[in-house]
Amino acid sequence: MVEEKNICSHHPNINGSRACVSLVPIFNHLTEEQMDEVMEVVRSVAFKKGEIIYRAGEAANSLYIIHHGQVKIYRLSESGKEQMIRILQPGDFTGEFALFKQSEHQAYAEALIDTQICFIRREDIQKLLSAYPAIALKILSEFSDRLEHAEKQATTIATEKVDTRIATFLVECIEDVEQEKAHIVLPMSRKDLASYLGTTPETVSRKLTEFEDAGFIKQNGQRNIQILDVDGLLLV
Amino acid sequence: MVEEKNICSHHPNINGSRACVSLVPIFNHLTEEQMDEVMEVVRSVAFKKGEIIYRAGEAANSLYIIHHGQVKIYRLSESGKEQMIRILQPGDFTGEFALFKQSEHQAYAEALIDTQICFIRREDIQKLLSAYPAIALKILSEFSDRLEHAEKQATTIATEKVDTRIATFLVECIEDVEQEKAHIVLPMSRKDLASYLGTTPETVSRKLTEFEDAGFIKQNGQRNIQILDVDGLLLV
DNA sequence: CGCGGGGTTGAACATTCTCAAGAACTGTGG
DNA sequence: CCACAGTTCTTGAGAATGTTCAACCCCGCG
Repeated sequence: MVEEKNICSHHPNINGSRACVSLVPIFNHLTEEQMDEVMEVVRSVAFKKGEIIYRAGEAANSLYIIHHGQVKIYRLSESGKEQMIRILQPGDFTGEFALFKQSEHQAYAEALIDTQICFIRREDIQKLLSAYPAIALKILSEFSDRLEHAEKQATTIATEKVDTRIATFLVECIEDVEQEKAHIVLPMSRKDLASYLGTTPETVSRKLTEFEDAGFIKQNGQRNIQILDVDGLLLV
Repeated sequence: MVEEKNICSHHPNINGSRACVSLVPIFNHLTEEQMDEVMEVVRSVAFKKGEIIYRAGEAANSLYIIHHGQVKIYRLSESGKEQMIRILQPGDFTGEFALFKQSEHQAYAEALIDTQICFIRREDIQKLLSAYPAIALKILSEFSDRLEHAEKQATTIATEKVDTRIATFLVECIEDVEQEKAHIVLPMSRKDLASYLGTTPETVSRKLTEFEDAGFIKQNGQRNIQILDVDGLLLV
């Protein structure tokens, strides 16, 4: 874990703006001068694959923004079982609980691959938020999406059977890929996928085989899947 | 559903402030003049028990704040099963998705009892948010709590068995009640409780009976429960 | 060529759901 | 204040669904 100062400002301009790619989603509406102010308080840290970025129970006092790499956020239930919450891609952020109250992390963040993260301490982000309401609006919007996602996830796990959950997940993976011969790459291992969907790796495995036998999908290797029949999947 | 203008401003002052009780959580830090501005854009509507306040799929264009009464927010899964998301008490708000983007409601809101609701249209709330960053911070803080709750809920349903979910729920109901002879009143019917916890009314019933047989609780009528052994419950 | 980590498969088992019937509660009207 | 009607809740038994645990497989890698 190597700390550098202001890594983002080392980057070449992008589209004539000083904003580095990873900060765009939150700050891309700011003027240059405002951006300078942001850059003043941004620090950067590198994590190797497998390193833990923060743990549940630790004091939360920064906003983290993924610069490049991939980070998995997961929770541990009372009984010690792990549940994947989401995977952060470059530009995504986490640590939001730190923003408003002295508090502890509720989840774990782990680098899935070598990852570089920009972070901003609470005091600094709070100043920015007060000074530039537009940033708060951006974060509110992001929160709103995430809340929507979390509630939907809870509903899905609570009310749908495993077949449906897995099928729906596959279909959601297609997204912007062309409808025909949709080829998806699972973003995580069976274990993580299972915990994300509230089931076990064995069950995921079995259901995928069932889908393949039914002609809905074709598995190639561990993470590659061809979706042959979207409608079939959705009717499961 | 009867609409009145500015019901809140009709109310007598409370603690020397003009804020009506229901608006306090979001606006209680505002000055009188700012409060006046808020009052300008607040409308109020009454709903009778059982009436639907909004449905999933309808355009979302207001922030709703419960003035008095009780509102249940629930979702319908693809397969048509209902899941309780939460129950709103006076001072709670909903409709947050409306705040940042033209969008549709993702859930249903239904008055559990006769209920009065204040609402603020998107255009108005957006002006307020830009003008007074502190309001955005309040809402962000609320969002952050709700997100935390939703993710925790998803994890609980995904990883814990029904016994544990119910036991934990009971214990959470105690909260500010004194430890000794904790007497809780369930906030909802078996059916809603079941859907909240991702199970069925029958199972809830059975598990409660089991807890009673084990001496952890004592049921009185349908909604009253005495918690006799918190530790016992938590070990389930 | 053997090692190791994920992934898959199988069989027994546990949990929870479903459906159906009966009991208890709540609120209403007499 | 009681009785009735309509809900809601409870209980039972069988069936479905998933989990567990153990063995095995596949494949990349030293």
